[in-house]
Amino acid sequence: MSANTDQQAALRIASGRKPFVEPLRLGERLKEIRLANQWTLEDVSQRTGLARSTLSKIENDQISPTFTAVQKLINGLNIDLPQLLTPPKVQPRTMGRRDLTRRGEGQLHPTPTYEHELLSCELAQKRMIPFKTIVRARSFDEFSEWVRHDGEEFLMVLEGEICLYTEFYEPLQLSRGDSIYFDSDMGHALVSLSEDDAVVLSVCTRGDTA
Amino acid sequence: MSANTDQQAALRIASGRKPFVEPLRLGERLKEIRLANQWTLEDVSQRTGLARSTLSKIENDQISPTFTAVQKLINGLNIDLPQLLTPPKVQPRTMGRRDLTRRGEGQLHPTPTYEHELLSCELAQKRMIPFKTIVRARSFDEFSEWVRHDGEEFLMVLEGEICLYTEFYEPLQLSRGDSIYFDSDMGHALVSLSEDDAVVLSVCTRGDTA
DNA sequence: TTGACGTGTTCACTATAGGAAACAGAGTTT
DNA sequence: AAACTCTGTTTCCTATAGTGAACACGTCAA
Repeated sequence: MSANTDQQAALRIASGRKPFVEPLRLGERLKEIRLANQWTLEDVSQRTGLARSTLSKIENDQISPTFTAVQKLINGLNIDLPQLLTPPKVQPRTMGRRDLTRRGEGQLHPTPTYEHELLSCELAQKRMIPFKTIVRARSFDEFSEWVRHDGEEFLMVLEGEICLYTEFYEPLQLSRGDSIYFDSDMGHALVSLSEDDAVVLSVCTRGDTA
Repeated sequence: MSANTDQQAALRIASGRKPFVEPLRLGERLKEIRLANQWTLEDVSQRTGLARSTLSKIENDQISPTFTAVQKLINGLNIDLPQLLTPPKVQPRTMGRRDLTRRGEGQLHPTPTYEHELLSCELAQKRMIPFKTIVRARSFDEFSEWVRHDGEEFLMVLEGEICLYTEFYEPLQLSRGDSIYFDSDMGHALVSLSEDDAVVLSVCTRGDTA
């Protein structure tokens, strides 16, 4: 028991407790919106129902507003959340971001059936989520439920051989180099057929329509 | 308080927003996302750094999470806010389309520098465009101009070794298994370094958002 | 059966967000 | 000049979000 709690504590310390908080300056953004509309703190207070002092603290990043407070802001100021979260500066096109991931250097996310390696996790705002997966499962029974998530998924077999089970189709056998594109809200599950664990590369779309 | 209240009102009406208030059961939504990924509260706790108990209360709408907490959720679960705020209401999607491409069965598009093989071209309406490319070019000089297109691109080297030239960065050498994610409106070009032509898998986002 | 897990929930306590009121400036008016 | 009015800030105090531990409930293995 103690060994386990130690392990859990170690994990928590290792994973959580990020030394830095996201630099998303929404206080700055709020102030920008307020001044752009020539509103005073009192105006905003009456519109949102939040105290003047609270608004001041939010603008100066002295407190982190509750989600209900954020909702009051959204409703009261007639803005929507993406607008509030848009970085204070206009986003120039051609940002030219990039995120390199050397072989095996991705972020690991093991599960009983899959062993995921997230591939470009430095970049926060991206439209696709690429990851490499080692398929540990050998039988469909190992899945308690369909895997499903919003959006679409592209998948290519890098090594080994797999069987792709889907909700609406017959199981499909895929060999190295074969690829498939499908709606990922359709239930799906992968199983290794080869002796060694199969490896697949997946790219999922991220939910958009802000 | 000024004489331009009319103007303000006019602006507000012009930019006119929805009169409806969003119930925004984000607890429900969080639980949905968690279960869809087959995560336990402990998993989410380790990913986000939030306590198991806190997550439980958020899911059951017993507390309204702080904005920093929401950010931890976003970062830890690799989702973005719209996705978290999407009402858990009906998902009429579940079209369950799919498009299989066996190895070497893609649609060929040869150019002097690249030899593209489009991978899932049966499906018309899709958010990503996957293709396999044989890199014939051996020198940056063979490109008359930067390659650039709207959106983002993910790329993994399947065989051989390449050099990725980009508009804003130093050339980057990539070996088999290495991958990179970048804004594709930044000029880019690939060159084979290995004796045999290198082969890469690319996935591009498609332009607009519905 | 027992005990050792692992799940989600609830409890008691600490940390912190939110609100009323006091504060400190900058203009205006007298 | 003082007195008034509006601005944004700071100071308490309370309400509540966040945490760790204990809990209740399952599953699994001996």
